[in-house]
Amino acid sequence: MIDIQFIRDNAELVAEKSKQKGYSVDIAQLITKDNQRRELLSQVEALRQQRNVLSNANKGEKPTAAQINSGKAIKEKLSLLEIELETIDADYYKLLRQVPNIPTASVPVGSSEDENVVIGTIGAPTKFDFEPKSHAEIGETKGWIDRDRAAKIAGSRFVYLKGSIVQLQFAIIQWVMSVLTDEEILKTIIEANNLKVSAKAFEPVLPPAIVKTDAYKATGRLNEDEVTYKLAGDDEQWLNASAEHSLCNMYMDEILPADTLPRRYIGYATSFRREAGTYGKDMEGIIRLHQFDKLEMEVFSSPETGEEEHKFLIAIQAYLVGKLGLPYRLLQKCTFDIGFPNASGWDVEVWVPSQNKYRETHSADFMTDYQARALKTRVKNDDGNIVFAHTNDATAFALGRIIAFIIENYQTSDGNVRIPEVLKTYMGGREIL
RNA sequence: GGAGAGGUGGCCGAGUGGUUGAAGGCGCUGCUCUCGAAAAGCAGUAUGCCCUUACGGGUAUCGAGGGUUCGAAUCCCUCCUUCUCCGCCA
Repeated sequence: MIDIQFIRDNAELVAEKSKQKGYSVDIAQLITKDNQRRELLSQVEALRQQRNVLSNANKGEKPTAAQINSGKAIKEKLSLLEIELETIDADYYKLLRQVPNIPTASVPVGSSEDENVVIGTIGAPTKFDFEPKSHAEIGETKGWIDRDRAAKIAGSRFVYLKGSIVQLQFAIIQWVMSVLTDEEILKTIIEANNLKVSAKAFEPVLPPAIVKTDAYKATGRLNEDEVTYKLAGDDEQWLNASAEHSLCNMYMDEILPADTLPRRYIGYATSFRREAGTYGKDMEGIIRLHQFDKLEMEVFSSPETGEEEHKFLIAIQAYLVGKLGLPYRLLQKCTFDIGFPNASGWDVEVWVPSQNKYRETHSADFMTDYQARALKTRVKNDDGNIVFAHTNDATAFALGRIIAFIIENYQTSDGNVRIPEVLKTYMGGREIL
C-alpha cells in the first residue's frame, strides 16, 4: 500500500505514475472516500467518547434508568454510523490497494516490455562448431529429464529429474550458500560496485511451503487465477509460488530495532505455479514447470538503505551468473514491466543457444515501503521514531531454468555437458556431467 | 487425528462486568546522589488511526473476528495459535 497522506498531497503525480505502470486508478474517487471516511470516523469517535464518559460516570454503582436510556440511545446511533463507516472503509481500502507503488526516479518510462533498457551485456553468446541441441533434447537422451512418466503420475508440466543434474542442483545450492554467507566475498562485491552497504552475511532459511490467505494477501503477490494453487478443502492455505512469499512476510506485524538491520536471508524452497495461459518454446524441457526449486534472497532494511540494498542484490546476481560462466545481459525494467508493488525492477537474462536469444533467469524487486506498509513491518530508529521497513527480494537461482541453460551453454560436440568451474568442487571434482 | 490447559505491554506476571491502557516485578531512558561507578530514590517508558502549526486532545487495541450489555481484558460463539498427554510418522 501507498501512504494515503502522500496521495492527498500528490494526487496528480500518483495518477500519472500509476498510468505509466499500466494501471488506471480513480484517485479522485479515492480522495472522496478518504474525506467521507474521516468525517464519519470523527462522528463515530465522538459518540464513543459520550459512551465512555457515561459508563465511567457511575463506576461501582448501579446506573439510573435515565442513564441506561441515554446509553441505549447512543448505542443505537453508534451502531448505524458504524455500519456506514464499515462500508466506506471497505470501499476506501479497496481503492487504496488498487494504487500501485511509485517507480523510483531512475526507472525508465515505457508502455511495454520492449521498452526495458539493456544496461550491460556480459560475455558473448556461446559459439559452437556444431549444431547445439536444446537442453530438452540432451536431457532426454541422457535420461536426466523424464516428462512422460511424470505426466502419468503428476500431470502435465511436471518432471522427474534424474542422475547428474540432480547432483548439479545440489552443487549450485551449496555454492550459493557458501558465497552468500561469506562476508569476505560480499565485501569484494560491494567494493567492486562502489556500494554503501554493510557486508553482513545472508542467513540461510528453509521457509514454509504453504502460506495462509491473510499472510499471502499482505505480500501483494497472491494471484488466484493464474499463479497460486489453493489447498483443497476449507483450509485457507496456498502453495508457495516462491520462497519470497513466505520470506517477505516473516516479520508481519512486527517492529524491528534499527540496529538489527539489514536482515538478509537466502531462502530455498520448492515453488508451485499454475502457469495458466503460457505456451510456446518455454514449455519445452524444464524452463517452465508447475513445480521448481528456487534460491531466493530477501532483505529487510531501513528506508535509508533500501535502494542501495537493491543495487547490492543486482550486483550479487551478476556475480553469481558471471561466476557460472554464462553469457548474460542486465536489464532495467521500464515502468510498465516492473510489477505492481515494485518501485524498481531489474532482470538478468541468460543466453539460450537453442532459442538463439536471452531469456529471463533472475529478477530483483525493490518495493520501498509499499509491501511493508501492508505487512505492518516497521523499524524503530534509535531516536524512537517508527517507520515502515524497506523490502527487497531477488532471485539467487531458479534452479530448473538455470540448469537448463547450463546444459545448453556447456554442451560439447560429443553430446556431453561440461561442469562450470565453480561447481566442480561440489561435484567431486568431475569435469563432465 | 483425539483429550486437556493456556494465549494480557520489550519480558515475567496480576486481573472474572464499571477511573484497568491495564497492579507488581524485570529491563530500558532521564534526573538526584557520587571524583566516577554501583546501590538507592524520583520520574518516564506500547501501537494504529483521527483532530491539531504546535502544546495537546480523542478513539481503538489484553491472539483474531463476531455477539450479549448502559458499560467487556473479564460473559457467549467461531477461528487461529502454544504447551502437555495419546495416536501416527520422517
